[in-house]
Amino acid sequence: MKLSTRTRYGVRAILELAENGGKGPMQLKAVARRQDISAKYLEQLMAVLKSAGLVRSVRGAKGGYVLARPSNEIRLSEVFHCLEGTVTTVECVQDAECCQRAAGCAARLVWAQIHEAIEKVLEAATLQDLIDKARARGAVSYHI
Amino acid sequence: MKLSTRTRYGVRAILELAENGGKGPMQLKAVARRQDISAKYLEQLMAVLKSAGLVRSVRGAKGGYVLARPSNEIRLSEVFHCLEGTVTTVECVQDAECCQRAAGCAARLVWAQIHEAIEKVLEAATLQDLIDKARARGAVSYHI
DNA sequence: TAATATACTACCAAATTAGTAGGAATATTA
DNA sequence: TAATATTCCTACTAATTTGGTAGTATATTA
Repeated sequence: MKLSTRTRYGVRAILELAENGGKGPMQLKAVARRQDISAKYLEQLMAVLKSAGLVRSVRGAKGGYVLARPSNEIRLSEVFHCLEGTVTTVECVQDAECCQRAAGCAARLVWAQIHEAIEKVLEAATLQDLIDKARARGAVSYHI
Repeated sequence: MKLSTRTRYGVRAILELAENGGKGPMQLKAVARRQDISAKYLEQLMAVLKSAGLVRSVRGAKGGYVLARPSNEIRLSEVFHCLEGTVTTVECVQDAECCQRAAGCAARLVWAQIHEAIEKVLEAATLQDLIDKARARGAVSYHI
């Protein structure tokens, strides 16, 4: 049960934007360089973050990407969801209809518990929280 | 972040054995039929469960598989681990060495929290717990 | 208009996951 | 001991997902 690089890269990228906050749009290329991610691949991830309304883009010269909202108003759960898709580990957790026996299924209870536990953790942290914690530790932050 | 069918099938299969408890070895073919899993594929999963010491096999006519221990002594965490591999969502959670900045990484804290939350849920349930809950609900049980 | 960025669409390659095939080994039954 | 039932083992294949590339269109600035 591994997290895709898609999500890992995406989180790193948006945290980079969060750190850059206020300094105007940050170019994709710069994010890619600092995070050591293929620029072309990151382009796709940015598109996802954009269509999810988490970042805004500025086209043309001096363009780039900025957070669509302050970093303390973006929860990790949002970032996670739009990149990784649902947290769902098993389909029936969200959609009981997909299995006739779902209603009384014990295993499903476990998957549901796991689901909730993950959501809870993701819901609890904003981008700013992460940056603060990282700074408090004197770290280069957000690296995954 | 989806659970592999490998894990889902494996859990269903071992729960089938748990339900069958005491009635002697249950044939792979029977498990496959009842759970609607390809027998040939299940064969591989059983091999995994066997090498993990969770089930025992009996060869030859009237052979089959049985739980290696009572169903109330097998935790879902064990089943999960041997099938899905580690719960780890991101490498650095287990192996801080894999990333120079891991020590002070805020994102890593989140991944670690998720990791722990999942383990906790898996650790809390034994196979028998699941069967009991399912029976209490009057369900066909364990179906995923 | 030239230079600099993102936007969009399509494609490709590697890795992983899911599933198949066939026969060898072993135990039971008769 | 012969026939049969069953697990065991190895290899192969197919489908899906993931990660990454290429090229062109479009918008902005200077």
